[in-house]
Amino acid sequence: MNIGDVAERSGLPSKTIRYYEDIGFIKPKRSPNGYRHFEERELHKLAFIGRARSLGFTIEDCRTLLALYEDKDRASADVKEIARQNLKEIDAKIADLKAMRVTLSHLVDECAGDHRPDCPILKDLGRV
Amino acid sequence: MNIGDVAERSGLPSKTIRYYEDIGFIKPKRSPNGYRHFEERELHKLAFIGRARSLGFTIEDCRTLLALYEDKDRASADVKEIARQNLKEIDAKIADLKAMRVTLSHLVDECAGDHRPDCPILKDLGRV
DNA sequence: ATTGACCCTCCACTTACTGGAACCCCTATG
DNA sequence: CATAGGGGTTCCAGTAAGTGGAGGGTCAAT
Repeated sequence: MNIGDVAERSGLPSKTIRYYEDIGFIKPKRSPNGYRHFEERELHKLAFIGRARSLGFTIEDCRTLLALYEDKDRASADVKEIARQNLKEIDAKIADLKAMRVTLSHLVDECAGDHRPDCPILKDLGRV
Repeated sequence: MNIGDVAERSGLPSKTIRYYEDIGFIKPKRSPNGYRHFEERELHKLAFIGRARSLGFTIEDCRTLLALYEDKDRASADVKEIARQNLKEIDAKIADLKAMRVTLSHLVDECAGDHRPDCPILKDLGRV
């Protein structure tokens, strides 16, 4: 596969894929003409990184997750602990988002069209 | 209040508060000695921005949300629509995080300690 | 008078890309 | 055979949203 095919199948822009090569995530072979040549294996790695990145994991997190993904000895307590930590972070993010959701939907449902200057929802939003 | 008090009460670093002044979120008065002098009002705005930023809203989103927060005519359909759009984005993020959560917790629960080379969870992780 | 905790500005660096310029390669068509 | 298009390549610059540090002023207390 050339980079364009990988871009399409992974959902990542070609630019990003080149960047991921720069920072050492993948090491595609080169065709005689200098084009990058990708195996399925690289495609899977890229798709995985793409999923993790879109969920707010940093590149460093992705390195860890990839190690988890690739480590043949993934039974180790270390690796399990890393995954558990990531789960905790996900849960915290979900909780935060739900709280924000409540606030915003109150704002939408209860404040709209109301011109009172002392709207309790607005007070809540800016509380310290 | 000086910047340090605001930092403590809002949970934002002083650096970030100065940056938020640079980009026009707040316009604190200056004391004769050149120190920034903050009102409660600024503190509330900063706390609000901090909450929104921590949930993944961009600075531009924050400008919109602040407009919502401050607009005396917030009954307008435009403003409501913006808030609804933000709600949709929050819901999408929650859904994505939940999906990632499922994947990761499978990895933790079912793959650990198992050395089979064809682990179905790992296959799932890298699917395209 | 000096110490320590604050505050100031300005500049550089960071992360994770993204855009653009300038150029090469491959295939198809007039 | 030329040339047009749609790939691909490198490299350099810029973005968002801060963060770190240098170098220096201010204030309250000892």
